[in-house]
Amino acid sequence: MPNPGVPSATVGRLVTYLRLLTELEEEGTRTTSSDELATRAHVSAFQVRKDLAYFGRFGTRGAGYTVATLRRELRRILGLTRPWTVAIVGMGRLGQALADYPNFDLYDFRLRAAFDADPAKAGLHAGGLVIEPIEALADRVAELGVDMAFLTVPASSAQVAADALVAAGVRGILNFAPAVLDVPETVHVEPIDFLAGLKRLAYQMVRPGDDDAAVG
Amino acid sequence: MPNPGVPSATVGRLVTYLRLLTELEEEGTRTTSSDELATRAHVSAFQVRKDLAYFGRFGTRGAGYTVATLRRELRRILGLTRPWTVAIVGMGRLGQALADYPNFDLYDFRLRAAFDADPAKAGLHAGGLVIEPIEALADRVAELGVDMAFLTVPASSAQVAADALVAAGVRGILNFAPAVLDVPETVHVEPIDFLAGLKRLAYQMVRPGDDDAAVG
DNA sequence: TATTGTGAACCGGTTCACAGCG
DNA sequence: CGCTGTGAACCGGTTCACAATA
Repeated sequence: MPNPGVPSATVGRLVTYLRLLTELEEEGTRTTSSDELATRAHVSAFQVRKDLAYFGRFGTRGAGYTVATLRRELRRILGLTRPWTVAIVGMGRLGQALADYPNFDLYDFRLRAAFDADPAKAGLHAGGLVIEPIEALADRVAELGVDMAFLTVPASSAQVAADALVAAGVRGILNFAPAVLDVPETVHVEPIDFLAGLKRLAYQMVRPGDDDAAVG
Repeated sequence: MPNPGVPSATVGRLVTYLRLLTELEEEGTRTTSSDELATRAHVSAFQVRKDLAYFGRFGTRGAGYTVATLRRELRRILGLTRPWTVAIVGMGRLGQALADYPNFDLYDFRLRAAFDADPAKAGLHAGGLVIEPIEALADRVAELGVDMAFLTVPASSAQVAADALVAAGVRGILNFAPAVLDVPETVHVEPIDFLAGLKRLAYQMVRPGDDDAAVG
């Protein structure tokens, strides 16, 4: 019966732990420990245990964690045991690359629609989808029960597109556009901004003195 | 003469402020304020001023900031006034999409080489580049003076590719692979993991109670 | 004995109130 | 008078030491 106030950094790390557990399972490993997960995730074992403690007790003292069990629990915690219906808005190069991406089913993300504002693109195929005109968005989102959208339009139209998605009832946006979106509190946005990442990287390379102390 | 211990969240926000200033400049706005930047970035005005204070004094009391000046200062702080030579490793769909991306020059990121482990891809064109075999990486990185790399290989080969880049002298990696890289402290990594973002989004949608209190 | 689970201490980032100045 | 710049208070996340227990 969880539990408010989970740090968002914790959520990010849980996603990492889940991936590591999947890898361990593929390697045939049956059990693991906070120490092993910590090493692979580049965090401390304290941190791993504290992160898990927000949600319950999943290990056995003296023995560690069962890989399959912990993996199942993390999937449940992260909301990855139910299907999510997804649409793409903006079928430029990035939108098309995402439509072609093969591994969404891995956690039951179901790509069901793709929209573009350019009428010339309507009717073209991308991945297994037919691109639809942006005018169809409201009706189709409602009809398909779209839960979340990949927003891959230019920054200049990101807010307009986000408004349309919100009005249509979408509750989550993975925002690839370099723009801060204004949405109601009931709608969740996760930014994926590689240009911003590139600039953060440039900063780190120009200021080696921040963040970490040098060693030996 | 700055200054250690700048929070990494501050660096991320500086990148946002820079983008907003660029937009303001394009709109023809001459001056702005911590208030205006804060509103557009969805943070508090305190936060804007504190972030800037890590690096100096850029405004005029009573009047605010000159857009052009503050923009120039942020570019300098973020290391965006010098050219960066960039290579792509992994010419799958994502690598090709990045090679085609037109706007790197905007801040003088110069895409100069593209590598792929698949010999069948060597010699193919992508963007303005000819794809080279991965065996050429060490020599070409040294020859071109590559500063940073976009790592767009599958997760299973990410660490091997990172090792090769580090050995070749690359000092920064924009890591698109879903993997935690193990690199020396002198090498900087910035992760861009959209699958992780997707899972964080799923979590938020399943737990509306965390992070923010509901209103109205 | 080994490793988890957790309350408390610590630290760092954010918030704030107000001093400083144009 | 208005808005910036900043030292201090506050708060929340991380670190830690240790109690719990298989």
